[in-house]
Amino acid sequence: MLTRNEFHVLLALIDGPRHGYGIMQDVGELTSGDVRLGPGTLYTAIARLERAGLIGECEPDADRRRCYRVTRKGKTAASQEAERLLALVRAARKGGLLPNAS
Amino acid sequence: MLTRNEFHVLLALIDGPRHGYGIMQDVGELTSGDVRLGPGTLYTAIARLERAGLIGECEPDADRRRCYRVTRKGKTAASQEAERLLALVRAARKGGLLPNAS
DNA sequence: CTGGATATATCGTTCGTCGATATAACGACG
DNA sequence: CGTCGTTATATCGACGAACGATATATCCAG
Repeated sequence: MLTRNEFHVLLALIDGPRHGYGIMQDVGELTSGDVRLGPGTLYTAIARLERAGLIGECEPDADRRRCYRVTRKGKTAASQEAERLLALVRAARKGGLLPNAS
Repeated sequence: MLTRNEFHVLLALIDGPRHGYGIMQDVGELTSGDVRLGPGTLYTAIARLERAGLIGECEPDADRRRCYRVTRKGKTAASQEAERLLALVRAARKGGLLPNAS
């Protein structure tokens, strides 16, 4: 079971490798500013995901920036989490929490 | 922003009032056992939701059971949360994390 | 009469969150 | 030339959420 922020990080990395700061911005954009990861939240989440083998570090791009990528294991975990969210969305729709066309 | 468990509790109460133990079971069933709320998690979540005015207590049903219901404010909050989840699901679909037909 | 299910409640620990803070490089603006 | 804002990474401490363990009490079935 991924936490909210762990899932956000994985989701941001799905389109391709990114560095920490880019993840922060991606998450902010995707959620229309609802979720804003500060450095503390971001880097602790990254550390956890790396420890669990869900993300890995790519070759440093000649800068001091660290680059992260999703592993196969990470993609699988993200898929499972996405399906859990989908089940919740369906339940919410049944309960009348969402407009008809969605 | 609701926590995962707060949303689960609201979702369980959408179909109608329930008591604590019933919420536990509903959440377990809905998530196919992925999310199992223990007493600790459940009652702290309930206390928070009540403090925030998202749920209320109904008339005690002649038993010692406490019965909870969703307030209008709670339904609004749950709707907003559901839309956030929907946005995540859409992003996950774009990223190829979900099968085509979903 | 004992064991399992129902039902509510609290305690303490662990863990995640998050803001503040620090460092450092870079470009722009005056 | 200096300073301000942005990019970029990292750590610390405090707060809050999650969770298991535990406690209590009722009720029904075996």
